[in-house]
Amino acid sequence: MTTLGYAILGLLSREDLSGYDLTRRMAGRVGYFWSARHSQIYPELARLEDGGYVTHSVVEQSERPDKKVYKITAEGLDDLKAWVTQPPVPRPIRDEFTLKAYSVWLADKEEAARLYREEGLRHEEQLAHYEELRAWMQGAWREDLTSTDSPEFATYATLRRGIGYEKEYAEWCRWMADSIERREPSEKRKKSKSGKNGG
Amino acid sequence: MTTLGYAILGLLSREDLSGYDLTRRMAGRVGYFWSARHSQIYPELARLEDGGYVTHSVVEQSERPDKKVYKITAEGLDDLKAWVTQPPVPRPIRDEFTLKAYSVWLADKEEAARLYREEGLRHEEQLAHYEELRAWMQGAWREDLTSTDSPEFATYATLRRGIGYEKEYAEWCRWMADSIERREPSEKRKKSKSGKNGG
DNA sequence: GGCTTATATGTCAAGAGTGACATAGTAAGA
DNA sequence: TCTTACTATGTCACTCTTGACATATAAGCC
Repeated sequence: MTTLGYAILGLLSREDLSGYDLTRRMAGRVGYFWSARHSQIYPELARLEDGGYVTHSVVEQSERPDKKVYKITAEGLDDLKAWVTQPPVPRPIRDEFTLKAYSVWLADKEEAARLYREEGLRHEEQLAHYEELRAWMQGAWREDLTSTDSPEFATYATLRRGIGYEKEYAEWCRWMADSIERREPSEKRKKSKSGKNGG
Repeated sequence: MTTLGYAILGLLSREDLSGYDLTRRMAGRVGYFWSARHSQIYPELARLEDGGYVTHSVVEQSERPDKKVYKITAEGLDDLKAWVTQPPVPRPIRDEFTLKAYSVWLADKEEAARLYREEGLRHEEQLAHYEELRAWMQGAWREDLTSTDSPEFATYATLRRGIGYEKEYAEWCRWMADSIERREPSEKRKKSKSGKNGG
């Protein structure tokens, strides 16, 4: 079973979906940390059905083309449950943007500063979007978020990770741009003061 | 030109290296955010040489097998410089561990808590290692780090990103484990108090 | 009727990356 | 002498992922 397979099962464990619906959810990042295109999803659904992890039924629609709606099986759910607590084989992180920083000493300063400012803005925008989502979730899912065995909690948990990720990335971009422009790194929501880590 | 090609050029812009040396550096994460195996590196070196980005000379060794030492060309360096400030096409983040969190509501609580505790420890260990490196760099490269056009600054910059990344990841794991064990998330190096972001 | 857009499902070629296989020189130790 | 380990360079089959190609229904609009 592939990781993509589990991403799909993760969605189907919450609701029955067609390949098209799955594609839209996977475009918007499943749990914000996986994605796939329809060209990968349709063949994977066939493999999942072949393996007995899902079944499908054709739903005839009058105002749209007919569709295949997929449902997770008991075996699929068991497999998914087992996978969730299995420690993943560590895969290397690949981040082209950070890799560029490794050669930033060769770059034109003005261009480099602009690059980091812009990338920082992109992450701040993503962060702002996530924060909005979080505010909405905390309002709409108040009770659900008190227990960790609700799908709402799980969605919220991955969103938290997204928020932390974007925040950290945006801060680093700001620090890079400030450094390149030879300013003191901007003081924004930072504690510092101690000095143990050698400012 | 592939991203791997630029990763290799980034290393060769600092020093001449053999495929074997490159492999060892790529195993330890180039700039901490890219990696490759020798089976990918050797063919890529051939392509780079074919494209005129690098040249090689055979160095005969008496106490070891002979080796090919690669050197970046002027064209290679120009290409690398241009690439550094080019905004990368955004590629989706894929993180299997975070994806698992999306289905954590299905999991056995005890197993899940252990998973997040252990993964958190792994990131804390990596963080501790990075912090040691940072301390060493700040001692050994004092002057070099004052200007952003030194390779030392660039190395330090990617390390900073690694530190931020691991810190954030470890914190999220801790929050997950605490939530699953139904404790109040542990208070550790956190500011809070404001409340604007809706604690 | 023709155009665009959204829904809906598929295939295929090509590239990136991995793990396994393959070969060989040299040093050190049993 | 044999084995092990490190250095050193390569190939190959396979998987994952993408972008392009392909087809079809249906609604809305001009």
